[in-house]
Amino acid sequence: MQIRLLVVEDEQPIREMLKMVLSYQNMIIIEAETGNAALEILKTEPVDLMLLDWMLPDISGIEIAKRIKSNSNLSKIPVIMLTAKGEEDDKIRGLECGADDYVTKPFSPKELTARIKAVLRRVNPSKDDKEISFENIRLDPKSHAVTVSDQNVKLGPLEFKLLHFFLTHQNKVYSREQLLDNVWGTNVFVEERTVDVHIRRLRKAISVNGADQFIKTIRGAGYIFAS
Amino acid sequence: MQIRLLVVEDEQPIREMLKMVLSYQNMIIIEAETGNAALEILKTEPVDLMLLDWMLPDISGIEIAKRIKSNSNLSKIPVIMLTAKGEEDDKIRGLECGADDYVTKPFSPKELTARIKAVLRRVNPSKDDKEISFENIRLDPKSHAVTVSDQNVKLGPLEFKLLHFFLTHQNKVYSREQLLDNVWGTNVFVEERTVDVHIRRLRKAISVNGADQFIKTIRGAGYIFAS
DNA sequence: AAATACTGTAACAATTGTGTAACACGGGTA
DNA sequence: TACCCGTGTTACACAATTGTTACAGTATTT
Repeated sequence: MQIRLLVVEDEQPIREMLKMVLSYQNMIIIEAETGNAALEILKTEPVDLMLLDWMLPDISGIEIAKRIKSNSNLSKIPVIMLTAKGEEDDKIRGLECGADDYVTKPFSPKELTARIKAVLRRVNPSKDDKEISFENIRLDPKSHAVTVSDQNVKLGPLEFKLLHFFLTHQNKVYSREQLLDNVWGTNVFVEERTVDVHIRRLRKAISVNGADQFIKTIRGAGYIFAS
Repeated sequence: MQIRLLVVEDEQPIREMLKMVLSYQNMIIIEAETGNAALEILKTEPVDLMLLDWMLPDISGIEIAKRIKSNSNLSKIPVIMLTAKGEEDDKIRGLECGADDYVTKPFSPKELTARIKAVLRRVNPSKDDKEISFENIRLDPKSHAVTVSDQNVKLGPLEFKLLHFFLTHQNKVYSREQLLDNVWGTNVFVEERTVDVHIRRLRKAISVNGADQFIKTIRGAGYIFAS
């Protein structure tokens, strides 16, 4: 899944650097130069995590963090503070503003991405790895195992994700575009017809004897998983 | 249950901070300003976990960690190193002295408590020093001995930890990242591909005649230990 | 029925992931 | 010092997965 990252930083070169580093990690970067701009963005854009500079031209980073954490709507957005070297001592005192982690400049790309991922992991503890079964199909996310009529079935990563998606989203038609968004991930550029091919592969894999019973084609609309 | 925490740190403000943060988490804080003081305390007080500053006036943190880890009485006390930013590179090596994790200053309270709990969870499962056996593999954490089909097998420290982790976490896929977190320790910056190499080494070590039966690759997801 | 639009399918190409060996490096030790 | 050991990194080969395309087939419209 793509991570949407709001970077609040007034110095343009640092923003550039962050953008390069983080987009390379397949994250979506939303930029804000000032605290007010950041607060505006938060009103409209979904954000998974904030990188917040300590020193900003208008509202200080710590003030923004406080406001976010006291806004019940936003309080669950994790915040990583960027602090310059030497400001450290103040920062230790400021820890109570609710930031989830700190990174001091200069930082290595590896460290930054590691911390981002660590924070997201800490905040977002494992969600759905519960076994799902439906008719003769059983799928266990933990072990990545799929059985059809108790026969082990080998699926490629995408087929696995696709089946998982269908099992958790039954009885609703999904267009090729929606499937691309949900299974492939947003902003990947693949032909819609590619979906057909993977549907075909998945159908083949979960069919009992040449006949798949569950994935139905809705001509002109997309596909639906139903019994 | 109350956790008894020994904090070894010479700077008073940081000790204060730690005390506030950690006692808020319902932990009992025992303080030591110097390495010698810490070693004295360890002789008499029961301690569940140590927070050890890297730089101390007398004995260095790494030296203390080593002594503890080589003292059979104390070696099971987990140690978290506190390192100042910039000393990092050397510190990464510090994990090899036996520390279970390290945290760089400045750190957020959340991060610190999360790490403490993680380490305790990782170390504590009382079965931690119970012998584990599975099929033809036997592993004794106490003596660090591993046998495969009753043949002694020599494993490096990391391979040992990796095997131990797999034996205690079977039938679930772990990504390279998760394995790094759980086996190498959080926030060590190591390439993910390094995991592959160690998997390879471990596979080789526990294979009976060229064939490893248990560590399976789940393409695109990670590795799983299962029969 | 013909034309059109949409989907199924196979074959191929491109991309990506993994296994593996070789090497580099640092710490400890003889 | 030189050597050994454990670890991390990298490059390359190979294998698996995925994307694209063309064509065949089927439904829908005119």
